[in-house]
Amino acid sequence: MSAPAAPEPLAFSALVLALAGELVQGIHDRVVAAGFDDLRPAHGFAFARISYGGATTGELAEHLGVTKQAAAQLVDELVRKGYVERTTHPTDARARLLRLTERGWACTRAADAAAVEAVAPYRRLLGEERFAALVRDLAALGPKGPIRPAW
Amino acid sequence: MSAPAAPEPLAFSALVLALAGELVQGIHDRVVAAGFDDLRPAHGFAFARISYGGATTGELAEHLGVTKQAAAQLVDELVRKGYVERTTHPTDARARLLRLTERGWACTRAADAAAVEAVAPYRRLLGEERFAALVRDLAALGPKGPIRPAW
DNA sequence: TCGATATAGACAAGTTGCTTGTCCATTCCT
DNA sequence: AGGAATGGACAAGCAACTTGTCTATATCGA
Repeated sequence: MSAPAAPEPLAFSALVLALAGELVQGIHDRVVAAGFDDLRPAHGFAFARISYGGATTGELAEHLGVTKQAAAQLVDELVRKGYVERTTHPTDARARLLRLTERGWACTRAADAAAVEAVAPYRRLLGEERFAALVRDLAALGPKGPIRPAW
Repeated sequence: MSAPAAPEPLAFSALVLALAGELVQGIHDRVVAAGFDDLRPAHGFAFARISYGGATTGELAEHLGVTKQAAAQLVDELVRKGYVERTTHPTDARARLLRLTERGWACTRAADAAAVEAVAPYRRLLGEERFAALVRDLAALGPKGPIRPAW
């Protein structure tokens, strides 16, 4: 470390974090506006996992990076609000397979549309070409998740 | 919306969120490894604001997007742990000006170094040129904060 | 200059989303 | 078949936030 650290890395982190915050807020606001006002941003990560072929509470917990108990509480809430249902697991009598209800799917579709809208201004700002390059480079960084930001 | 929505916007959000999560984790891990193991990622946003010329509890609250009471609690904790001190405000006898202690500055320097290290792998992966372009394009999106991601 | 209103922050209590700890039913391994 | 592992429910506790209230100081208009 003879040379002083370049300022870009800090700027990069700050930019990514600020952008992530704006995206979450923008998507959430639109989902709420679409009538799903009893959800919070974190729920989206659960929907994403459950919609992906169903999941058990344990799988969901691992995906979210929380304990089984925390996931179970979250599932309770989503069941109570009508987004998720517990069905019997086809191969394991201990487990329950979580699935989205029709309302759950409707919310997922709304969230997808919200994401498209939330990103649109950035897309316009850069233009299709630079935006595509940006996505390509971000993908090249290969962020592996857990999808849930762990703070 | 005659054409189906392009898949990129969703991918873009997911990429940015996953990357943000990795960055926060990577920076936090290094800060902890540097001996500041009684802090959590969220504290960094407070340090950033206070180091920027000092701040009152109210200003900090607004910056973090939480209530004054929540900010006051956080400040209590940072004072107790020796990172922050409350001094008299030069022009307002009601307010207290928050400043970093030497330990607070040491932690800030460690966090800056941690950010440089955490970003380094991505930098290497893309190469200087593409990385610089990435930073430039992210900056062009002009994310305005609040610096604190609001979920 | 004084009185009304706004602001900085302390104090108290309640809510919530997570944690650890424990237990039972079912499954897997030998 | 029997013992260890696993999915998940139940209970209690904690930590970070919230709303509500209060005092001291500041600001502004008459």
